[in-house]
Order: sequence, then C-alpha cells, then structure tokens
Amino acid sequence: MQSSTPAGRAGRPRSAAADTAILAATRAALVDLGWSKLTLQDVATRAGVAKTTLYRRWVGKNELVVDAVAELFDELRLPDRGSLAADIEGVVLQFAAILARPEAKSGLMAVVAESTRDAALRERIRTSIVERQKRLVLEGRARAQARGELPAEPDPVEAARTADLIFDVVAGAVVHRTLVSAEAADGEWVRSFARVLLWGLASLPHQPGLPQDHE
Amino acid sequence: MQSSTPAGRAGRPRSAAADTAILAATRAALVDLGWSKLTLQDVATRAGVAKTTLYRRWVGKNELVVDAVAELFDELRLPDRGSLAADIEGVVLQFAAILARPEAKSGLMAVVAESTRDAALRERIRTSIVERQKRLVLEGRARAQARGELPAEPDPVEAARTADLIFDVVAGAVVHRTLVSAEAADGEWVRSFARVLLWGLASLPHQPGLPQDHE
Amino acid sequence: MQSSTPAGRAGRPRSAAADTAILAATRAALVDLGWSKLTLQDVATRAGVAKTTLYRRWVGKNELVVDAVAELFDELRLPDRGSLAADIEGVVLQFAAILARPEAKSGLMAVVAESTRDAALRERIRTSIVERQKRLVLEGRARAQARGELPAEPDPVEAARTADLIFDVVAGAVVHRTLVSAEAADGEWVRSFARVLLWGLASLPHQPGLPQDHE
Amino acid sequence: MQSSTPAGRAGRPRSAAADTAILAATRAALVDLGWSKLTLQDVATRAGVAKTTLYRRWVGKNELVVDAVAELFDELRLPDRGSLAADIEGVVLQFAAILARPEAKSGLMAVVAESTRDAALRERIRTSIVERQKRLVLEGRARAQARGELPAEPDPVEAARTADLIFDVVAGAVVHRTLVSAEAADGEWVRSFARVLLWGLASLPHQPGLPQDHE
DNA sequence: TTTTAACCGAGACGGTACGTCGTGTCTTAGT
DNA sequence: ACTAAGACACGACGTACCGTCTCGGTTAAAA
Repeated sequence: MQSSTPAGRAGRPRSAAADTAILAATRAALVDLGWSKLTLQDVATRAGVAKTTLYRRWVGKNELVVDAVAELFDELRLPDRGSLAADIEGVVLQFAAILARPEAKSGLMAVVAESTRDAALRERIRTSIVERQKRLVLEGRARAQARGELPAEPDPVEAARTADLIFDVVAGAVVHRTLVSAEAADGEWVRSFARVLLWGLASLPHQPGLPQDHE
Repeated sequence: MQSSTPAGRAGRPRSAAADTAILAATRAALVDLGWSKLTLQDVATRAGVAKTTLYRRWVGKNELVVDAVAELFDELRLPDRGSLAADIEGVVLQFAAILARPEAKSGLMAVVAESTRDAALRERIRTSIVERQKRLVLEGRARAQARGELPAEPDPVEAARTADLIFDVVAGAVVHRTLVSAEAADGEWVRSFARVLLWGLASLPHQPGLPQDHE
Repeated sequence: MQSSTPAGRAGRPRSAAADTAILAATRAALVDLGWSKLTLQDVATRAGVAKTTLYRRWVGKNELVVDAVAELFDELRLPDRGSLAADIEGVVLQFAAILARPEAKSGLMAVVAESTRDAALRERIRTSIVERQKRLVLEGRARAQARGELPAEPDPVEAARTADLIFDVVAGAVVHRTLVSAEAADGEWVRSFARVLLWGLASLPHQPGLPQDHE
Repeated sequence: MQSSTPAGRAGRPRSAAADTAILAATRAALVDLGWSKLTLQDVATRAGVAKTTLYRRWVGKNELVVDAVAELFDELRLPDRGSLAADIEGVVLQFAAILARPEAKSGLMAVVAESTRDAALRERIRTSIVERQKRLVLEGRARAQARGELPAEPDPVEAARTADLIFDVVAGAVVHRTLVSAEAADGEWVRSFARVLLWGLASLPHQPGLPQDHE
C-alpha cells in the first residue's frame, strides 16, 4: 500500500486490519456519497478508526481514493477464450462491469481530474491503476501473436507505442461510453466495439444482425 | 446559457456583459488554480462581479464550469480535407488541441465525475458538450458516404447506434490518452489512431515508417 | 416625519398614505420578528411598497424604527387625577403599558444601543421620543406646584436639572423593570415606586398593606 | 463561563487562554466598532483564534457579548463609607463609571434589546449581570439596617420586592441618564439622585447650594 | 519483567470556502 | 418626479471540512 515498518521497528506496529477496513469504508462512502461529498471523517467513522490514523497512512483524500479504487481492478483477468475477438470482448466486458459500479464511477474520473495538476498523484494512478490494466493488452497481443492472429512486432519501441494506443482506445471507449455518454457498455455495444477495433469502421454496417456464438 | 428574461420584464435587466466576463474568469481560474482550488468568490472577483450574481445565474460550481468549458468546444469545425482519413485526423487533432489546454483538462473530467451522481448535471453536459461534438461524427460520416468511402446506412436506429459508438471511440481515445495516460495526442499518435479506426488492429504494424504527407 | 415637498414641486407627489402604511408595517414587523430579524424588504412588502420608496424617505433601519416607535408615545397623556401621587401613578402606568407592547420592547432599546455611536440618531431619539416624554414631567410639576404640593423653583437652571433627574428616575425605573428585570410594571409596583419617588426609601416598609383608593 | 470539560476527558482540552483572549477581544471590538458593526470574524482575529473556536464555545454574538460585558461589573464593590447616603453615592458612581465606558454602552442595551425575544438570553443576562448587581442592594440595605438608618423588614417576601424596586430605580436611573438622555452621571447628579432616593421629591428644591463634603 | 517508542481514540485547533441573506444603490419600465 | 420590480456590489452569517495538534491510554518489541 504505502508504508511497511520503515526502518526503526520499535513501538507498536500499525494495525494491518485498519488498512483493509479503511479502503472498504472508502468504497462504501463513495457509493453512498460520491467523491465530492465524501469526507475523511466519515470514512474514519465507517472504518471504526480515528481521523489521525487515516492521515498517518495517506497524505490526503486523493491518494486514499486511488488506492481504494485500484483494488477494484485487481479482479481483471484475461481468460483464454480462443480468439482475439473473444478475448477482447471478454476483457472489455469485465472492465465495463467494474466501471458500472458506483464506487468506480464516482472515484475514478475525480482523481484523474485532480491528477492533471498533481504529478505525484498522476504517478500513483499510473502505477496503481493504469499499468495494471495495460498488462492485459500486452498479454492479449502476445496470445494473439502466438495464435497467428497478429503478426510479430519487429521494433520493440513501435510495439510499446502500439500497445499504448490500443490501451487508450479500449479503455477510453469504455470510460467515455460509461461516464460521459452515461450509457451501459453492454454485450451488444462491446461486440460492435470489438468489430471496429479489429477490422475498422468499414466493417460496421455490414452485419447488423450477425448471429453471435458467445455471451 | 441559462436565463433569457423569463416572462415579466419588470426591474433592472441582467447584465449581458457579466455572463461573458464570468465565463472567461472561470476559465482563467481553471488555468491558474484547477478545479478543486477554484472558488466562486475568486471567479467573481476576477470577473468584477459579486458572488451573489454568480449564484443568481448558476446553481453551483459544476454548472458554471460546464458552461465555461463548453464554450471551448465552439471552435471545433470539420473542414473538408478530401478524404475520410484526413477528416478524422483533422478533427481529432482539433479535439486534442482543446483538451491540451489546462482549462479543459482541469474542468472537464471533474464535472464528468460529479455528473455520475447528478442527473441534471449529466443532462447539461450532454446538451452543452456531448451533442455539440457528436454532430461532427454525423457530419463526417455523411460526407464520407457522399464520397463513397462508406456505404449508406439502411437502418436509422442502427445508424444512430453506430454514430454513438464511433463518437465514444474517438472522444474516449483522445480523452484517455490526454488525461489518464497523460501524454500528448500529437500528429503521429493521431495518424496511428485514425488508421486503427478505419482499418482495424491488423492494419497497424504493417507500415511503421509509412511516409506521411500531412501534419 | 422628515420630508415635505422640499422646494421644486414638479412630478408625481409622494403618497402620504405610504408613510402611514410603512410605519404601521414597521411596528407589525417588530412584533413578529423583533429588531434584529426585521428587514427593510419585509417592511416594504408588508406596506405594499417598494424598498426604494423606503430609502427615499428614511436613511436606514434605525431612523425608520425611531419614527415607528415614537408614534407609540403619542398616546401618553397627563389627566388631572387630583394629587401628585395619583398623577405620577397614572402616567407611569401609561408608560408601562406602552413598554409592555412587543413593538416597543423590541425596538426601543435597540435604537438606543445604536445611538451610542451615532450622534444624529441620538438627536432624533431625543426630539422624537425623549422630549415628548419629558414634557409630562414639567407639566406634572407645574400642576403640583399650582396645587401647593411642591414649592416653586426659584432657579430656572436648577429647575431644568431637577426635571431631567426626575425624568431619568421615572423612565429609567420603568424601562429597567420592564426590559432588564423583565417583569411587569403592574399597579402594585407602580404604587410602591410612586411612594419612594415622593417620600424616599424610608417610607417604604411601613405600610405594606395600605388601603388603596385608585386602580 | 460556559463549559468545564463536561464528563469524558478524551481529546485535546480546550485552551483556557482562548476564553480570556476572546472576551478581551470582544470588549476591544465593542470599543472600536460598537455592537452592530462587530463581527465574530473580527473578534476571532483580534483574539488570535479561529472563528470556529468562537462558535464552539458560544452560541452567538449575543451570548458572547453578555459574557464580555458581565466581566466589567466584576469590579463593582460596596465599600463602607459610613452612611447609607454615602454608600449609595459610592456605588452609583462606580456603576456610572462602568456604564460610561464605550464597551458597556455599546453592548449592554443591545443584548437587553435582543433578550426581549430570547428567554435563554434573558436568563443569561439575569444570572451574569443583574443578580451580580442586585446583591449590592441587599448588602447595602443590611448595612444600613445594622447602622439603624433603615428599619428591619419583617416580611421576607416584601423585603425581596422592595430590593427589586430599589434596584430597578437605581440601575434604571443611571442607565437612562447615561444611555437615553446621553449625559454623564457625574458627582452632582449622583448626589441629587441619592437625595431623592432617600428622602423623596420634596427634599429636592430645599438645599440647592448645600455645601458638600465628599466628591 | 520493565522500558520505551510508536501506535491509537478523541476532539480542539487555525484556516478556508461554502451558500444564504441583508444592505443600500442602480437601472429599468410604467404611472 | 414619482413608483414597483428586481439586479447589483458588498460583506457578514453560521456551517462544514481540511489537515494539524495535543491529550490520555494501549500495545508489542527491545532491553
């Protein structure tokens, strides 16, 4: 999380249970109140902890919420569904399911907004949330290349750039659909999105009622 | 905006100049302070206006910032650059340029985050910002269809759904690149993005050093 | 009151009815809200008049309330009850009855408090309220001297000083009883007070159950 | 004052020095600004304290000023000057000296005016200010009875009633002279007042130029 | 065992912004 | 020239939250 019994080890150690309780309380408060009405005193009370304990472990509301929201993305997995298209649809649906939860909705964009003026927060978001998600893109591409669905990348620099692009397209689309357009990224939407991602715009209008074998 | 001399015309009319000054002051404050440090008193002072005048015209900080940021998107145009690919690159670059400005960065995601718990704010964002942008997608598609680059849409419902999808992909990618990944959506990125959008993932690694004639 | 069609007489004349309505509305507002909650907008609304009209005729809340309260003391009279003792009791009872009304209670001490830092207001209170009351003291003394109950005053300076003293003792006792001690200045209290005033402290404990022929 | 570490003693204790500083700052603000211009923020700043600290200890401006003014009356004493007349003159002069101070002038009548619509405030004034003063009346009478200047009171109910009356006459006269008539209660006035109080109106005009041996 | 040092709860503290309200001025249109 | 209506600049209100601090009291590793 953030500490780890720094150097001197005398004295009473920090309660490990408190961390868990605090992060859970933060998510609960996000659900009930949303980002802007959430207060650290309220989180502390919900967690059965003093406000001081919160400040001893996190520098502020932003950092706390990043950690609380980051845990939501721990459950993201990339099970092998047999094809690149199916893998994409699977992971996008998972991502959409997480973003549909109010604690993610409320918290995620708020800390991103804050991070535009706070480099440390930006870095924390990158390591706690973004990188964790980006690994799935790399993993999915490797799997597709192993299957022969995608050609190998000769240039590693270009490969990284491409992975970043794909990540922004995938994550951005789901986030925008869910938060800005404020509509559900359901199965139908995900299938259409995966088609565009794989084959481009031209592929779109051709098979509106195409029979689907998954979901 | 929000008012317009409701019905009765008695009393001193609202100053039209104040609206302009307030929205400009809001953007200036966003640049200097960012969303979370922005105070309505500061905005009022910058605009040479009393705080009460702000509250008479906007219900709160969120609504004010939506209007202030929405004006930034007024300059979005879709000049005809001859091909769908060039049109996409052009408009995406414009969108990226706006999002690169600190007043947009600070304000946009913050109000989106707030809107997850406020239906009225969500609606305001939709009409003031989202719909304004979405029109460009419809316009670009119509132009591409006229050129023969895209087939006609037989089903209007499906056509709307598709436009929504494209909009979320385009806007989402730029927003995510700019705000979450926190990197510039520059010419190179935009070209790569447009290629994926048009022809899909498979098109990506084939022409890494393809000569480019625009930007 | 304060104006009177100054010199130029062109244009629409001021409504005389408005003055009456405003002062009555002020007293009503004093009863309902008290001094500190009273607002000029509320008074204007009660009087069916615009706030501007109020400011055109009075400089502020203090002056308005002085005038509104002053009218309450117009009803003070000094009917000849045959003896100095009876006259005193009669006028004190009248004064107590006025001070018992909530519009006087709320307003009077408030403007006095304000007047400690505002010479113009002090002067307005003196002419509108204090002098009006003090005349009764002079009148009562003259009558008592005519009856032979009090000796004539040889020195006019000393006579004025004495009248002021008596006035402060009488008015002060009733005001303090009513507002500070917050108890009613009823018949029994007034009789005891009159006895002290006429014959001094020593007269007090002797006839507690003395038969009374008036009130 | 008002608190006293209620029951549980957890948490940081309230600063005792703050109370003193706040009351002194309140009196200073009364001197500089008067009641109506006095703001709690200004008092807080003068006391080097946050506005919240004020609200934690007093419910409002009225209560704060009552406590600040009440302390002024702590210095009232009743030194034995040998005769009832001298005792009265002495204590009245002290009372007048306090009322002559601008912090008392500004604050006292204002809170009395407010108290006409606030029973809790009335009670606070009674216990903090009125009762403290009334004790001097009882003490002075007991001393005069011991000297044989006044007869003993057989009926305790009547004795209390009489003390109240004397108190209202004395305090009321000084208050009215100082605040309403807005003139100084100086030595000459006090001597005349004491004569009336002791021997009644009839005693007044007889010795206009009587030689005085005190003041 | 006894230190002993860091932990913990509670809650007061100095600050700052909030959104509301009242004041006194002004700018309209209407009488 | 007056009026009613209401917008305006200003500034105080009382509340809420922030992040810090100061207490009394606990807890576990080090001495």
